[in-house]
Amino acid sequence: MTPSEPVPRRRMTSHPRKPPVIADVARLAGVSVPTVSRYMTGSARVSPGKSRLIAEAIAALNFRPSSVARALVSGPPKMVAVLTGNTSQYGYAETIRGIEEGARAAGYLVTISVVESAELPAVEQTIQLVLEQTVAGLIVLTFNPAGVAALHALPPGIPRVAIAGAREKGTPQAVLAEADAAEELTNYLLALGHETVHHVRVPPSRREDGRTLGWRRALRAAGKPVPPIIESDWDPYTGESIGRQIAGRGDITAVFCGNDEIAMGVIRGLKELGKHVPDDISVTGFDDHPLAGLWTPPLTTVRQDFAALGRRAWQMLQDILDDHPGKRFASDRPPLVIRESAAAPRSLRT
Amino acid sequence: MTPSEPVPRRRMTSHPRKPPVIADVARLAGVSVPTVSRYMTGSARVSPGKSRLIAEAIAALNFRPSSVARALVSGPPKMVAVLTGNTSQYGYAETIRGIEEGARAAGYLVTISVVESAELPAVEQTIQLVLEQTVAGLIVLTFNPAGVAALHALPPGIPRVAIAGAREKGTPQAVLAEADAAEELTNYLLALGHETVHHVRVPPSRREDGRTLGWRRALRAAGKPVPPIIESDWDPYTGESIGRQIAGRGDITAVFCGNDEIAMGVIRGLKELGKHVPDDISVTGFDDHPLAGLWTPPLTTVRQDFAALGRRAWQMLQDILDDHPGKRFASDRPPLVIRESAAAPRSLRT
DNA sequence: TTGAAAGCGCTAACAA
DNA sequence: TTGTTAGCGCTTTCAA
Repeated sequence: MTPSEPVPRRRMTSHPRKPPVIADVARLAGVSVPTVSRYMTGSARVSPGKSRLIAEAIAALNFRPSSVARALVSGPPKMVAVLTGNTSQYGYAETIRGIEEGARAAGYLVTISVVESAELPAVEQTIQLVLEQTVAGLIVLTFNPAGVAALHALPPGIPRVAIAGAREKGTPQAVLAEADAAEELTNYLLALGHETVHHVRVPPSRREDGRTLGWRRALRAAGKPVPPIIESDWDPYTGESIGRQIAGRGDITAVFCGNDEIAMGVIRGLKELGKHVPDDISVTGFDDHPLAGLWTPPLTTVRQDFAALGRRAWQMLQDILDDHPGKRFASDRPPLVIRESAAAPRSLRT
Repeated sequence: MTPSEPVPRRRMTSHPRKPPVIADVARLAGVSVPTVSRYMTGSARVSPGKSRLIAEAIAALNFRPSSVARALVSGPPKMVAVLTGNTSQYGYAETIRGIEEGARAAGYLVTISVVESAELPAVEQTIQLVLEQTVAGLIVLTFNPAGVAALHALPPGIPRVAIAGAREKGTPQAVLAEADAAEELTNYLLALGHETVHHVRVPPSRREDGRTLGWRRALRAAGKPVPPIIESDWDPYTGESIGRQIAGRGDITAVFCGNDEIAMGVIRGLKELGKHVPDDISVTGFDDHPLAGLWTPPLTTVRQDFAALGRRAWQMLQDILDDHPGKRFASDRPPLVIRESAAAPRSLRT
């Protein structure tokens, strides 16, 4: 605040509402401060008479003990922070839900901080904000570049767990084995008879995501050509326009999309230009979005259990906080979910 | 961790490795505690020589000041809590994103706590957990009964804002004018020529939600019959089975669903039994889900800007925290979004 | 069972 | 510019 600014004045009349402190209660109840403390915490017996007086005083003043002061005496607050990119996307929201669930069960509170971009000033500002509060530990979602940047910008010494697609050495992490799942999905498409599989990829968290990796691996292993990657962002409408482009290309018979929402967009775009899925072209997603099974046609995809991933990460962090050794790496294998958006190519059908 | 990495020391020391405190830094740097404090906060100049020594000591000890102790001296921590039901649903996630965005811009951190059910023990436990931390204020999402219960169970004296469908007296709140929007949507359907409009409702936060209210109001005003409500939960698959039921009923020509995801399910169920939307039956949603425009057919719905709602609520809370008076009630009118899932009834078409 | 006294880790007020 | 002295609001010895 600069000196020239008019000082917002707290009206003397209506706002002398300084919250009551324990001493006020003690005074009103006619006992000592420690006695009130003992009453509040139940750490020692307090005589019934004084208990009643204290209870009345507390009620009269509407007293609530300051958790800050309390924390100063009795250890750090039970709070963990989650550093994340965008939160409203399905995978993020589910992961955070899992973390929160686990943490709450253990009596920890979760604080969420969004890292808007991978630019260093933004990242550092957010981290600073978080570390100003006392958090017992951090869980960083490195699904996107901003998250990765945040993980790297974190000062040493604070317990942390990364939730990631890609392996991040030096940091305990919980991951979903995307690459293996993507490989399996690609192989499934190949087994259906497709000559190759095209890949629409969503923005990777680093140079290459597991999904893309697994796709390429499967193609290479099968000796199939690896077509150029079609780039997309996170917006389903981008998928739609990609679908319209693809509709004009007779050479594409199978498309593996980086996530379900993009796959839905692609199918929609294809449909708009008269292409039928899966008769004309097979399209698969990734994630098993809640609407994937209700799409037309229902999406063949890979089920990523983000909530379980979040719980898993919490578990790892808790182990670290409790000074249990524990594993430093946990990986779950997402299963293939076969529905109706993929089939044999037209050339092989009767 | 790979074997080549340096083994973390202190293996021998018993595990409660106590974090360094400011006194440790002062001792190591050979200065007094307040000097270190001044260096850290920049509240007064510190000579270059000592600055260097202090910086070195801080680095050597990997010291980070305790925000708890700091808070005790200099006011409550910049943290607000969000109490919410399920978080992974679209509306919730978006709302929280809006809150977080506003709060972060103001230098506040947001902590999320999920209230699992409206049962008192669960509600109180969560509230207790939150209040044990020191939060400057609370934002409660009362979209569902659990949220409403949480709001009511909150002890007095803590700054709070409710985000709600329904009006909640005594608490400042930010709402979306659902009832008006639902009324407009119903009128739109009626204007298309439908004899009446059926309503599939999602679980209301209290006795009746704005959506249901507006629907009924429109029907009454138009002198149309008010058909019995069809109850649904939040699961899109429930919508699907409702759609299949509806397919068998010739009397239904227009359906107003409580949200987009249910509408998508209903359309899917209808389609499975050979009914065409909107030729055979009109179906509308509510929310304008990110996939609403890509559904087949694209959904006619109402756009609820949840992120803006969240930002608005934050704004109100901030005003309260800053002791600005400000409005105690903010309502936004969600606009109708006309796409293709509603049309004139078959009887009126050529 | 109770109260007096001593901190928890930090910052603010006051001298030097 | 620096150190000394007081607290912030609470819990925890330690006597009584």
